[in-house]
Amino acid sequence: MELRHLRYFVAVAEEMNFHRAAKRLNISQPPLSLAIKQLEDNLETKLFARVGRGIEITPAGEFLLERSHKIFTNIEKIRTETKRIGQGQAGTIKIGFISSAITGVLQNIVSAHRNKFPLVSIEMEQLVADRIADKILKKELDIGVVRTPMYLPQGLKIKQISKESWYAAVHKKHPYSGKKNLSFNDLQDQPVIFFPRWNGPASYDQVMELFKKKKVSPHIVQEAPEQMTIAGLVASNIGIGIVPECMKQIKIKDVVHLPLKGAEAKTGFALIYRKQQHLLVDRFLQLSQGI
Amino acid sequence: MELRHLRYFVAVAEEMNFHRAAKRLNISQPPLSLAIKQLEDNLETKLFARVGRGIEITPAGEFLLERSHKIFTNIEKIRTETKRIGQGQAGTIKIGFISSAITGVLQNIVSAHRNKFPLVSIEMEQLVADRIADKILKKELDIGVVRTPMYLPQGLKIKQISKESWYAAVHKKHPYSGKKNLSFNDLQDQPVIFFPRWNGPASYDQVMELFKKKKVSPHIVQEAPEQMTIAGLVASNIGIGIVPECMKQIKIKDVVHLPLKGAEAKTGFALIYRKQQHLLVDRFLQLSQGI
DNA sequence: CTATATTTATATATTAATGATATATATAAT
DNA sequence: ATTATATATATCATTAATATATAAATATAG
Repeated sequence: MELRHLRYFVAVAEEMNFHRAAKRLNISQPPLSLAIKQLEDNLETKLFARVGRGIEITPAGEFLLERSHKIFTNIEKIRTETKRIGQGQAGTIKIGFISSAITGVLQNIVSAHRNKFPLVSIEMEQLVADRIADKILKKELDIGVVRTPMYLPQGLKIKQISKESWYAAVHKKHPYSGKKNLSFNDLQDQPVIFFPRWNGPASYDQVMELFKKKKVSPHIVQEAPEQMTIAGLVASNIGIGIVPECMKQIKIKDVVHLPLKGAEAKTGFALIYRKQQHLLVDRFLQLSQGI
Repeated sequence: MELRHLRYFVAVAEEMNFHRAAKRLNISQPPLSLAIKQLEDNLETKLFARVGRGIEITPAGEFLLERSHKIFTNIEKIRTETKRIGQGQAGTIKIGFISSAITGVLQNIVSAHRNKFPLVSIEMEQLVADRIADKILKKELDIGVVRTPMYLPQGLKIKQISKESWYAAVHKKHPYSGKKNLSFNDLQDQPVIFFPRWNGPASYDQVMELFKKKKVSPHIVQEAPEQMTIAGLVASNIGIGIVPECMKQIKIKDVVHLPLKGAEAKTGFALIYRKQQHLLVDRFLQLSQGI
């Protein structure tokens, strides 16, 4: 059975006359009779009762007519939607992001995109950093929102979307809490809270390099992968957290954020993506440049 | 675009390899490449990216694949359902009935049928008697439930399903209300309520003939097409109603039903239907015989 | 009751589409 | 560079679809 058979059947059922249907289909009547016969043989069911010199539609035919209409409208929808997706007018962009990215530029880019391309749906998923690149390479994600610096895996490209500085998060009752800012030297012999290296090796190494440059060896008392956990530990006065600037925005009781001298604009967020991209993602990246 | 194109497309998308897909489809690879190209041209969209010595599915292709699966399962469902209807295993029977038919055998037949052929749906519609035969001839209905006797229109057949007698409905305070039964002679000079002739010419004529035979000329004070209206008029002590036996079952305040001597088993219900019938209706009629 | 018009079915020829074979082209892997 | 693997193209064969002519069936008209 082919759509041709259904197209012909619909024409006959609507005209209730083989000749007129053939005319409408721009074919002659014999092949139409044949096609209907083929369809009837295929379905093992008579669709028309040949009564006298005319035809009557059977209940099975009536059912098939109704469903055929639905099939054709459905196929037409699929055709236009497939075209749309092919032309990048519609489709889905899958984004993976680290938890700290929910604050800041990501929201702006996504809402700007949704505004400009409402037919494109954006699926967002929060993941730990090392899973993101992995999923992008597996094509389970299109775009990742990660913290820079990062060691870029083979096959991925990166686009910086924001810059920020490293801050120290100190408890309100800590002697440093009144200061305007802190230097790395101030952290000597202080209990430090930082994220574990696996959670962002390049960023980790960067901060450690800054310590080394100032000849300070940090005393890391606690590692926590989530920025919110670090904030919580600082609030419990476990130590001084080293956190990205954006954490300032999140007000936590008894936690004060102080700039770290010498760590200005060292980190930030970036989008990572495969080199080979489809229109949809290209356009998302392009739009993200303007935000 | 034909289903063939989608079938081929699905095979390629599932195998992600033209050779294997061709093998699965029992064709050679070149016509498969051609068919996919035709589909892509038709949709003005690339469905596969020919990358290196392999292929990758595009987002548009991914969308089309998912929808194609749905189309094929949908078509398969339609095929089996069409077959079923053609073989009389499923479908719809449209029944038109007069209001008084809701009491009695109709319910039994319909529920017995629903029990035996659950895939067959029965649509019921209440109509005034003269519309029923009309709609059956127009094929807007398959079966009519009517009161007998009736003048059968050309092209219809009839099957009696129940017999009953004519009764007199009298007000409780009427002098006759204590009697066991009434004769037509008792109705001489009494105000009579009956349905109008157009509402059932044959039944009307039958009752009038019974009056004539007893040399009684009825004094019809009121005509009402609905049996329930007649019952209401009797309850208001407007006159004596001549009603079918089944009205006994409907208890109305102050209304007493008395058998009419000489009108035994003169009326009842019958099914009417077109001479040419499909299996479904034939089977319904057959089943109605056993109830 | 025959003749005619109307409609679907069948027979045969023609045309178009589908498919097969051979081969080109491209590109990863060795 | 060579080979193996994969898709694309060219050409021819086959099959399917369509057109023309005509038959068969049956309402309708005269």
